[in-house]
Amino acid sequence: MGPGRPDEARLDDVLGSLRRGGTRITGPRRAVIAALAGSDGHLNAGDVSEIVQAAHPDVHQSTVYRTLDRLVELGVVEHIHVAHGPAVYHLGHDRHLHLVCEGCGSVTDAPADLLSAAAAAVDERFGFRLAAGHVALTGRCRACRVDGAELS
Amino acid sequence: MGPGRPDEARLDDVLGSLRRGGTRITGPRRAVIAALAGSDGHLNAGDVSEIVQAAHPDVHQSTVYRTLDRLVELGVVEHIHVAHGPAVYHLGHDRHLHLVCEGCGSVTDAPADLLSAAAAAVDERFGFRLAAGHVALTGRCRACRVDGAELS
DNA sequence: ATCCCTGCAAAATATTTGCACTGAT
DNA sequence: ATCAGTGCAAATATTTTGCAGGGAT
Repeated sequence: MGPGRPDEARLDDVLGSLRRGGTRITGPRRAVIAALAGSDGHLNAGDVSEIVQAAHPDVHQSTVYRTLDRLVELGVVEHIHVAHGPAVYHLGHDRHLHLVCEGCGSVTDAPADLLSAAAAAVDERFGFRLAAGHVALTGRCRACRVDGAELS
Repeated sequence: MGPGRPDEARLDDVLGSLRRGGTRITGPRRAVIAALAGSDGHLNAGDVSEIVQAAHPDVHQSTVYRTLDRLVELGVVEHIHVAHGPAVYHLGHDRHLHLVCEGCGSVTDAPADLLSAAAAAVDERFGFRLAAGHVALTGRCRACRVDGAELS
Protein backbone atom coordinates (compact mmCIF):
# COMPACT_ATOMS: atom_id res chain seq x y z
CA MET A 1 0.00 0.00 0.00
CA GLY A 2 2.09 3.00 1.07
CA PRO A 3 5.80 3.25 0.38
CA GLY A 4 8.09 1.73 3.00
CA ARG A 5 7.00 -1.34 4.93
CA PRO A 6 8.15 -1.07 8.51
CA ASP A 7 6.73 -4.50 9.31
CA GLU A 8 9.22 -6.20 7.04
CA ALA A 9 12.03 -4.04 8.32
CA ARG A 10 11.17 -5.04 11.83
CA LEU A 11 10.98 -8.66 10.83
CA ASP A 12 14.43 -8.44 9.29
CA ASP A 13 15.78 -6.81 12.41
CA VAL A 14 14.49 -9.64 14.51
CA LEU A 15 15.78 -12.31 12.16
CA GLY A 16 19.19 -10.65 12.37
CA SER A 17 19.03 -10.81 16.14
CA LEU A 18 18.15 -14.47 15.97
CA ARG A 19 21.08 -15.25 13.73
CA ARG A 20 23.41 -13.28 15.94
CA GLY A 21 22.12 -15.17 18.92
CA GLY A 22 22.88 -18.49 17.29
CA THR A 23 19.20 -19.31 17.09
CA ARG A 24 17.94 -21.20 14.11
CA ILE A 25 15.45 -19.61 11.80
CA THR A 26 12.52 -21.84 11.08
CA GLY A 27 9.10 -21.52 9.54
CA PRO A 28 7.24 -21.37 12.85
CA ARG A 29 9.60 -18.72 14.12
CA ARG A 30 9.13 -16.56 11.07
CA ALA A 31 5.40 -16.90 11.48
CA VAL A 32 5.45 -15.91 15.14
CA ILE A 33 7.62 -12.90 14.45
CA ALA A 34 5.45 -11.93 11.50
CA ALA A 35 2.37 -12.10 13.68
CA LEU A 36 3.96 -9.79 16.21
CA ALA A 37 5.32 -7.47 13.55
CA GLY A 38 1.97 -7.31 11.78
CA SER A 39 0.11 -6.16 14.85
CA ASP A 40 0.87 -2.99 16.68
CA GLY A 41 -1.26 -4.13 19.55
CA HIS A 42 -0.48 -6.39 22.42
CA LEU A 43 -1.11 -10.03 21.68
CA ASN A 44 -1.30 -12.83 24.15
CA ALA A 45 0.02 -16.27 23.34
CA GLY A 46 -3.38 -17.46 22.19
CA ASP A 47 -3.76 -14.55 19.80
CA VAL A 48 -0.38 -15.27 18.33
CA SER A 49 -1.28 -18.93 17.92
CA GLU A 50 -4.47 -18.06 16.08
CA ILE A 51 -2.73 -15.71 13.70
CA VAL A 52 0.08 -18.13 13.08
CA GLN A 53 -2.22 -21.09 12.58
CA ALA A 54 -4.38 -19.20 10.12
CA ALA A 55 -1.44 -19.34 7.74
CA HIS A 56 0.32 -22.41 9.10
CA PRO A 57 -2.18 -24.79 10.65
CA ASP A 58 0.50 -27.26 11.69
CA VAL A 59 2.31 -24.96 14.06
CA HIS A 60 1.60 -26.18 17.52
CA GLN A 61 0.74 -23.86 20.35
CA SER A 62 3.59 -25.11 22.50
CA THR A 63 5.93 -24.02 19.74
CA VAL A 64 4.44 -20.56 19.91
CA TYR A 65 5.08 -20.46 23.64
CA ARG A 66 8.62 -21.69 23.24
CA THR A 67 9.30 -19.25 20.46
CA LEU A 68 7.94 -16.33 22.43
CA ASP A 69 10.10 -17.35 25.38
CA ARG A 70 13.13 -17.52 23.16
CA LEU A 71 12.42 -14.11 21.70
CA VAL A 72 12.04 -12.64 25.16
CA GLU A 73 15.32 -14.26 26.11
CA LEU A 74 16.99 -12.64 23.14
CA GLY A 75 15.57 -9.29 24.13
CA VAL A 76 13.62 -8.64 20.95
CA VAL A 77 10.21 -9.25 22.51
CA GLU A 78 8.70 -7.98 25.73
CA HIS A 79 6.08 -9.77 27.69
CA ILE A 80 3.87 -7.81 30.03
CA HIS A 81 1.72 -9.28 32.72
CA VAL A 82 -1.81 -7.98 32.59
CA ALA A 83 -3.82 -8.04 35.77
CA HIS A 84 -6.17 -10.96 35.29
CA GLY A 85 -5.65 -12.24 31.82
CA PRO A 86 -2.67 -13.92 30.22
CA ALA A 87 0.61 -12.17 29.48
CA VAL A 88 0.78 -10.08 26.32
CA TYR A 89 3.73 -9.82 23.98
CA HIS A 90 5.05 -7.21 21.62
CA LEU A 91 8.17 -6.62 19.58
CA GLY A 92 10.88 -4.29 20.69
CA HIS A 93 11.99 -2.99 24.00
CA ASP A 94 10.54 0.46 23.82
CA ARG A 95 10.19 0.27 27.57
CA HIS A 96 6.90 2.03 27.49
CA LEU A 97 4.30 1.51 30.15
CA HIS A 98 0.96 -0.22 29.77
CA LEU A 99 -2.20 1.09 31.32
CA VAL A 100 -4.86 -1.58 31.41
CA CYS A 101 -8.41 -0.50 32.10
CA GLU A 102 -10.17 -2.66 34.65
CA GLY A 103 -13.47 -1.73 33.10
CA CYS A 104 -13.10 -2.36 29.40
CA GLY A 105 -9.75 -4.10 29.22
CA SER A 106 -8.28 -1.58 26.81
CA VAL A 107 -4.51 -1.11 26.85
CA THR A 108 -3.05 2.38 26.62
CA ASP A 109 0.63 2.94 26.05
CA ALA A 110 2.37 5.60 28.08
CA PRO A 111 5.97 6.81 28.00
CA ALA A 112 8.30 5.12 30.46
CA ASP A 113 9.59 8.38 31.82
CA LEU A 114 6.33 8.84 33.67
CA LEU A 115 7.76 6.51 36.27
CA SER A 116 11.37 7.59 36.18
CA ALA A 117 11.06 9.81 39.22
CA ALA A 118 9.28 7.08 41.11
CA ALA A 119 11.88 4.55 39.98
CA ALA A 120 14.65 6.77 41.30
CA ALA A 121 12.88 7.09 44.63
CA VAL A 122 12.37 3.34 44.87
CA ASP A 123 16.00 2.73 44.08
CA GLU A 124 17.17 5.20 46.68
CA ARG A 125 14.86 4.12 49.45
CA PHE A 126 14.69 0.38 48.91
CA GLY A 127 17.63 -0.46 46.71
CA PHE A 128 15.07 -1.86 44.31
CA ARG A 129 15.56 -1.47 40.57
CA LEU A 130 12.19 -1.07 38.97
CA ALA A 131 11.47 -2.82 35.69
CA ALA A 132 8.37 -0.76 35.23
CA GLY A 133 7.46 -1.96 31.78
CA HIS A 134 7.24 -5.58 32.77
CA VAL A 135 3.91 -5.37 34.52
CA ALA A 136 0.91 -3.51 33.28
CA LEU A 137 -0.51 -0.83 35.52
CA THR A 138 -4.23 -0.98 36.08
CA GLY A 139 -6.89 1.58 36.65
CA ARG A 140 -9.80 3.15 34.83
CA CYS A 141 -9.66 4.76 31.45
CA ARG A 142 -11.49 7.98 30.69
CA ALA A 143 -14.52 6.19 29.33
CA CYS A 144 -14.85 3.76 32.22
CA ARG A 145 -14.07 5.85 35.23
CA VAL A 146 -17.64 7.03 35.66
CA ASP A 147 -19.52 3.85 34.86
CA GLY A 148 -19.60 1.51 37.78
CA ALA A 149 -18.41 -1.56 35.97
CA GLU A 150 -17.16 -4.51 37.93
CA LEU A 151 -13.68 -4.45 39.31
CA SER A 152 -11.14 -7.19 38.90
CA MET B 1 2.03 -13.21 74.12
CA GLY B 2 2.34 -9.43 74.43
CA PRO B 3 -0.53 -7.23 75.56
CA GLY B 4 -3.06 -6.28 72.89
CA ARG B 5 -3.80 -8.69 70.04
CA PRO B 6 -4.21 -6.75 66.82
CA ASP B 7 -4.95 -9.95 64.90
CA GLU B 8 -8.18 -10.45 66.78
CA ALA B 9 -9.06 -6.80 66.50
CA ARG B 10 -8.59 -7.01 62.75
CA LEU B 11 -10.64 -10.17 62.63
CA ASP B 12 -13.47 -8.44 64.47
CA ASP B 13 -13.26 -5.48 62.12
CA VAL B 14 -13.67 -7.77 59.17
CA LEU B 15 -16.49 -9.73 60.73
CA GLY B 16 -18.26 -6.43 61.34
CA SER B 17 -17.86 -5.52 57.69
CA LEU B 18 -19.30 -8.85 56.69
CA ARG B 19 -22.35 -8.39 58.88
CA ARG B 20 -22.86 -4.88 57.60
CA GLY B 21 -22.61 -6.19 54.05
CA GLY B 22 -25.34 -8.74 54.72
CA THR B 23 -22.87 -11.55 54.30
CA ARG B 24 -23.26 -14.60 56.48
CA ILE B 25 -20.56 -15.53 58.90
CA THR B 26 -19.56 -19.16 58.69
CA GLY B 27 -16.76 -21.35 59.93
CA PRO B 28 -14.85 -21.37 56.65
CA ARG B 29 -15.08 -17.61 56.44
CA ARG B 30 -13.74 -17.13 59.92
CA ALA B 31 -10.89 -19.46 59.08
CA VAL B 32 -9.99 -17.62 55.89
CA ILE B 33 -10.04 -14.27 57.61
CA ALA B 34 -8.02 -15.64 60.52
CA ALA B 35 -5.41 -16.96 58.09
CA LEU B 36 -5.09 -13.55 56.50
CA ALA B 37 -5.09 -11.75 59.84
CA GLY B 38 -2.48 -14.09 61.25
CA SER B 39 0.00 -13.43 58.50
CA ASP B 40 1.43 -10.06 57.73
CA GLY B 41 2.75 -11.34 54.48
CA HIS B 42 1.08 -11.76 51.15
CA LEU B 43 -0.61 -15.09 50.74
CA ASN B 44 -1.87 -16.61 47.56
CA ALA B 45 -5.03 -18.68 47.46
CA GLY B 46 -3.09 -21.90 47.86
CA ASP B 47 -1.31 -20.61 50.95
CA VAL B 48 -4.61 -19.60 52.48
CA SER B 49 -6.04 -23.02 51.72
CA GLU B 50 -3.14 -24.76 53.43
CA ILE B 51 -3.40 -22.66 56.53
CA VAL B 52 -7.15 -23.03 56.69
CA GLN B 53 -7.08 -26.76 56.09
CA ALA B 54 -4.47 -27.30 58.78
CA ALA B 55 -7.15 -26.37 61.29
CA HIS B 56 -10.24 -27.27 59.25
CA PRO B 57 -9.46 -30.12 56.85
CA ASP B 58 -12.97 -30.10 55.43
CA VAL B 59 -12.87 -26.61 54.01
CA HIS B 60 -12.64 -26.94 50.29
CA GLN B 61 -10.30 -24.88 48.18
CA SER B 62 -13.11 -23.56 46.05
CA THR B 63 -14.65 -22.15 49.20
CA VAL B 64 -11.41 -20.34 49.90
CA TYR B 65 -11.50 -18.82 46.43
CA ARG B 66 -15.10 -17.80 46.78
CA THR B 67 -14.51 -16.35 50.21
CA LEU B 68 -11.52 -14.38 49.05
CA ASP B 69 -13.55 -13.03 46.15
CA ARG B 70 -16.31 -12.01 48.49
CA LEU B 71 -13.88 -10.28 50.81
CA VAL B 72 -12.37 -8.38 47.91
CA GLU B 73 -15.87 -7.41 46.83
CA LEU B 74 -16.56 -6.07 50.30
CA GLY B 75 -13.37 -4.08 50.20
CA VAL B 76 -11.73 -5.65 53.24
CA VAL B 77 -9.19 -7.64 51.26
CA GLU B 78 -6.90 -6.62 48.42
CA HIS B 79 -5.66 -8.93 45.78
CA ILE B 80 -2.51 -8.07 43.91
CA HIS B 81 -1.38 -9.65 40.69
CA VAL B 82 2.20 -10.77 40.84
CA ALA B 83 4.04 -11.05 37.59
CA HIS B 84 4.21 -14.79 36.98
CA GLY B 85 2.71 -16.46 39.99
CA PRO B 86 -0.80 -16.47 41.34
CA ALA B 87 -2.49 -13.45 42.86
CA VAL B 88 -1.71 -12.68 46.48
CA TYR B 89 -4.16 -11.44 49.07
CA HIS B 90 -3.91 -9.38 52.21
CA LEU B 91 -6.28 -7.73 54.61
CA GLY B 92 -7.01 -4.05 54.51
CA HIS B 93 -6.77 -1.45 51.85
CA ASP B 94 -3.57 0.21 52.90
CA ARG B 95 -3.05 1.01 49.25
CA HIS B 96 0.61 0.38 49.50
CA LEU B 97 2.65 -0.76 46.56
CA HIS B 98 4.28 -4.14 46.08
CA LEU B 99 7.73 -4.56 44.66
CA VAL B 100 8.30 -8.11 43.52
CA CYS B 101 11.84 -9.20 42.82
CA GLU B 102 12.25 -11.10 39.57
CA GLY B 103 15.29 -12.82 41.00
CA CYS B 104 14.22 -14.18 44.35
CA GLY B 105 10.48 -13.54 44.34
CA SER B 106 10.55 -11.50 47.53
CA VAL B 107 7.83 -8.92 48.04
CA THR B 108 8.70 -5.50 49.42
CA ASP B 109 6.03 -3.07 50.49
CA ALA B 110 6.41 0.55 49.54
CA PRO B 111 4.26 3.56 50.34
CA ALA B 112 1.64 4.40 47.76
CA ASP B 113 2.67 8.02 47.56
CA LEU B 114 5.74 6.99 45.61
CA LEU B 115 3.47 6.87 42.59
CA SER B 116 1.21 9.78 43.37
CA ALA B 117 3.11 12.19 41.13
CA ALA B 118 3.10 9.65 38.32
CA ALA B 119 -0.59 8.98 38.91
CA ALA B 120 -1.35 12.67 38.60
CA ALA B 121 0.59 12.86 35.35
CA VAL B 122 -1.20 9.83 33.95
CA ASP B 123 -4.55 11.28 34.87
CA GLU B 124 -3.75 14.60 33.28
CA ARG B 125 -2.27 13.26 30.08
CA PHE B 126 -4.40 10.21 29.48
CA GLY B 127 -7.46 10.65 31.62
CA PHE B 128 -6.49 7.36 33.21
CA ARG B 129 -7.03 6.82 36.91
CA LEU B 130 -4.26 4.66 38.22
CA ALA B 131 -5.06 1.91 40.73
CA ALA B 132 -1.40 1.45 41.45
CA GLY B 133 -1.75 -1.00 44.29
CA HIS B 134 -3.61 -3.57 42.27
CA VAL B 135 -0.65 -4.88 40.34
CA ALA B 136 2.73 -5.62 41.77
CA LEU B 137 5.66 -3.78 40.28
CA THR B 138 8.61 -5.90 39.32
CA GLY B 139 12.32 -5.38 39.27
CA ARG B 140 15.40 -6.48 41.17
CA CYS B 141 15.89 -6.18 44.87
CA ARG B 142 19.17 -5.09 46.38
CA ALA B 143 20.40 -8.64 46.83
CA CYS B 144 19.51 -9.78 43.33
CA ARG B 145 20.43 -6.88 41.16
CA VAL B 146 24.06 -7.94 40.81
CA ASP B 147 23.63 -11.67 40.43
CA GLY B 148 22.60 -12.65 36.97
CA ALA B 149 19.65 -14.78 37.91
CA GLU B 150 17.12 -15.77 35.33
CA LEU B 151 14.46 -13.30 34.32
CA SER B 152 10.79 -14.01 34.27
C1' DA C 1 26.19 -35.17 10.73
C1' DT C 2 24.93 -32.63 14.54
C1' DC C 3 21.59 -31.22 17.69
C1' DC C 4 18.26 -27.43 17.92
C1' DC C 5 13.56 -27.16 17.04
C1' DT C 6 9.13 -29.24 16.38
C1' DG C 7 4.59 -31.70 16.92
C1' DC C 8 2.13 -34.28 19.96
C1' DA C 9 0.22 -35.68 24.20
C1' DA C 10 0.06 -35.25 28.81
C1' DA C 11 0.94 -32.91 33.01
C1' DA C 12 1.12 -28.89 35.93
C1' DT C 13 -0.83 -24.73 37.66
C1' DA C 14 -4.51 -21.54 38.76
C1' DT C 15 -9.19 -20.67 38.91
C1' DT C 16 -14.20 -21.28 37.99
C1' DT C 17 -18.65 -23.44 37.92
C1' DG C 18 -22.91 -26.69 38.15
C1' DC C 19 -25.27 -29.19 41.49
C1' DA C 20 -27.41 -30.87 45.49
C1' DC C 21 -27.25 -30.36 50.42
C1' DT C 22 -26.54 -27.83 54.79
C1' DG C 23 -26.54 -24.35 58.02
C1' DA C 24 -26.78 -19.04 59.29
C1' DT C 25 -30.19 -15.91 59.61
C1' DA D 1 -38.25 -21.55 56.36
C1' DT D 2 -35.41 -19.33 53.32
C1' DC D 3 -31.55 -19.01 50.50
C1' DA D 4 -26.63 -17.85 50.88
C1' DG D 5 -22.81 -20.68 51.45
C1' DT D 6 -20.53 -25.20 51.09
C1' DG D 7 -18.26 -29.59 49.52
C1' DC D 8 -17.42 -32.08 45.69
C1' DA D 9 -16.25 -33.06 41.07
C1' DA D 10 -15.51 -31.59 36.78
C1' DA D 11 -14.56 -28.04 33.57
C1' DT D 12 -11.75 -24.10 32.06
C1' DA D 13 -7.69 -21.52 30.99
C1' DT D 14 -2.90 -20.89 30.66
C1' DT D 15 1.52 -22.65 30.39
C1' DT D 16 5.05 -26.31 30.76
C1' DT D 17 7.37 -30.57 29.75
C1' DG D 18 9.00 -35.46 28.13
C1' DC D 19 9.79 -37.71 24.06
C1' DA D 20 10.87 -39.11 19.53
C1' DG D 21 11.43 -37.59 14.86
C1' DG D 22 12.87 -33.86 11.37
C1' DG D 23 15.02 -30.00 9.49
C1' DA D 24 18.46 -25.83 9.80
C1' DT D 25 23.06 -25.28 10.14
